[in-house]
Amino acid sequence: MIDPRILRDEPDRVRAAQAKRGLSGDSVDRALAADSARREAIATFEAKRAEQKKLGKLIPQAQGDEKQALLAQTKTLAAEVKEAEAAQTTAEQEWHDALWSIPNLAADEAPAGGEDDFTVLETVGTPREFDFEPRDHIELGRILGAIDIERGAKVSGSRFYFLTGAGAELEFALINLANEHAREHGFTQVIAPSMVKPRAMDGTGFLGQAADDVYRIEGQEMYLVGTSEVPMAAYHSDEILDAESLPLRYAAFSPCFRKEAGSHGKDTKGIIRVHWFDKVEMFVYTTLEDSFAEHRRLLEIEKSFLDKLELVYQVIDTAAGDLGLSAQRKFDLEAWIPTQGKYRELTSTSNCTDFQTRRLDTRGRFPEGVGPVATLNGTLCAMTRTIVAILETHQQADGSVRVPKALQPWLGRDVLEPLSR
RNA sequence: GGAGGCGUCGCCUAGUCCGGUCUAUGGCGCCCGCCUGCUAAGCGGGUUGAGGGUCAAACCUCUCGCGGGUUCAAAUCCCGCCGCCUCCGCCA
Repeated sequence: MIDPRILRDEPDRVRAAQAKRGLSGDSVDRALAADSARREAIATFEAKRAEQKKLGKLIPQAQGDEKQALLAQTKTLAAEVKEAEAAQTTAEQEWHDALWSIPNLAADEAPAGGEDDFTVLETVGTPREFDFEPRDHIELGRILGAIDIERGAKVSGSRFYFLTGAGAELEFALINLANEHAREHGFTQVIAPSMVKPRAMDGTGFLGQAADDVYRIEGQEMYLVGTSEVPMAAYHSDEILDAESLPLRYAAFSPCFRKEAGSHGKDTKGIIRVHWFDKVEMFVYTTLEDSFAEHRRLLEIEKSFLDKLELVYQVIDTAAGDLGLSAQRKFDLEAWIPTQGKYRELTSTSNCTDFQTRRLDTRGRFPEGVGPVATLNGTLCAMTRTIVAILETHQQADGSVRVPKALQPWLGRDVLEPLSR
């Protein structure tokens, strides 16, 4: 949720931010109207309530007729209080709904427009020239005995897979490398639950327009998370964090589940887009002022991780319309996928400023008082896509795959050999 | 899953049986001031958070795990839920 004071004091700024995302200002108008209605309702209720309390104090000492008169008087007042309270509850709910539907204010620096209006900030490395016909990750996964898509489909359906042999080893090695990388940068390792209550899901902004992509547990008020951003944002909900404890940097491992409802026909073949994958996610709590520098820091950590994997990638500055509900700015790292001849998203880092913490009631205790804190998230390593990039990028003519140096200690070898047929 | 116990403003705690003067007690910690060679002790004051209000204050409302209910009135009575603890059952 955006800062209500900004909405009240600078509605035009909010409208402009909406426009930048390609949204109308209707929700802004609705929220403003709801705010004044809410305040009116509060004033009415509080006045009635104060009156009732004052009368109520007189009752214990009163005697006889006087007492009866007071009781009668306060009884009608009680009905009015109840009515005013109901009106207030309704008004606050409307205000809440309107406010929560407004996305975070996009950063001034974020490009305007939609999905295709991103800016490429930087390209690292040059796509490799192959002197043989490169195999795609499906083929490589098969000949290495690393990825079993057929049986994934048999057992669980489309967009599922088994990682076997070298594939499973590769994931474990990546987890270890990612955790080591996180440790080097001062992150606390976390293993987070991947099932959460509605509060966590809604608080992180995943029950709004993105709700179609979320798995709900039948018969229970629980959801499967699409990222450990969700449990980690809710981790400190209802807490006031000591300023000295900031920044809090976590690297959380969890499985991630996505319905991929809106992407029929896209990436149907391999493991680029799947219903489940494992991920190590960075999640940071810090001050609003420090969040911008922290965002750059997360980006650098992501870049150096892909450097360790010896991948070719570009850094993009996501356009406002593609930020999602919570982010103020988002950088994606897209790795070059040889057989697709294009860059595909591997990691992503967002600055959510105080948008999530306001929803989840996480604040900081500062010398000047209690105030908002910011959250940021960034992918360290999403297993499946990283495996795709590694296999395709480092493949050799005979179908073997060279293991990047940084991964070798964790994998115990420098090349993945095809299974003998 | 079953039985029982517990949940009070940072921590501990009084209050709950028997509703009103609870505007929530006391201690610890912390902050400010006084006293003081310094420190400690002592003395005085302050110390949940949110919302409304105000130039700022004063002030008002809500907040005793959460949500309902009863009542003129709820920390206190009733119902539901959540969490923690103990015991039992079951399992990894």
